[in-house]
Amino acid sequence: MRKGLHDKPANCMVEVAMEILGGRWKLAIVYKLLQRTHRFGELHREMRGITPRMLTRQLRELEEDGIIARMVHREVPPRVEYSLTDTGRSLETIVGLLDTWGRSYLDDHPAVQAG
Amino acid sequence: MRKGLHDKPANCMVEVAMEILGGRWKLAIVYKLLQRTHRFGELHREMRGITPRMLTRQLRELEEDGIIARMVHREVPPRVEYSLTDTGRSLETIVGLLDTWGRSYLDDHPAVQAG
DNA sequence: CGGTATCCCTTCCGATACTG
DNA sequence: CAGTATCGGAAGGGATACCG
Repeated sequence: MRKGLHDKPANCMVEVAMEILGGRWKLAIVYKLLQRTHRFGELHREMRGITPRMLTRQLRELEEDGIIARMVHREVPPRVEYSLTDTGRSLETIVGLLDTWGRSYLDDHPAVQAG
Repeated sequence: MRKGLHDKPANCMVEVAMEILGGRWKLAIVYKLLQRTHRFGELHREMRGITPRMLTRQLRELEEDGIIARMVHREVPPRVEYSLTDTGRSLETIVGLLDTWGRSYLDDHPAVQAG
């Protein structure tokens, strides 16, 4: 478990959830892994914009927090697969609703500038 | 609308949602305002740990993003009330699920250290 | 009452290069 | 293939004091 998850006084459990799931990439990774198990390189390719360094860090934190599992296959070339734990899969409804909310938000609040 | 909401290529709408709702305080504020309209001082007192400066910044961003409404009553002493917009209220289910998820996460992953 | 101003530290996050 | 190392800017966030 990461340090710092329990040492801040939380006003509500929403803060606890956001402490674990906040940041730009965490829930996007969960979104990907809800579809299927992914290798490191697959995630890197499919999530455009993330650097290997950030992907590694986010995956490690999600692993420490018990959201994903990391499976290392000792082969040549190496193969590492990431999947969701039960705790991670329990986010399916929330991730789905957030995806829907974000889509309708963009529909209702289109970007002003065209360039 | 805040700058930067639409200029990052998003892999999924979950990223859009987190761009608006991410951070330590945003959804906690929405959680409070789901209960009822709050004045600035009420939010400040009830959300222990937040500084006036941060509370102001988070409220302004939520207002820019169309999540909350700011109502200034021209009285002495001044009174400012914050409430949710329709868009903000549309987060009710998600916030409720996140609250439940956070609670059960803490139940399943208790802090190791007692102090 | 409802904020600002100033200062400063930490964390997030990206670019680039390198490795077993 | 699956990462690490190093660097550095941007943003998040807190302490304290002050203002209309």
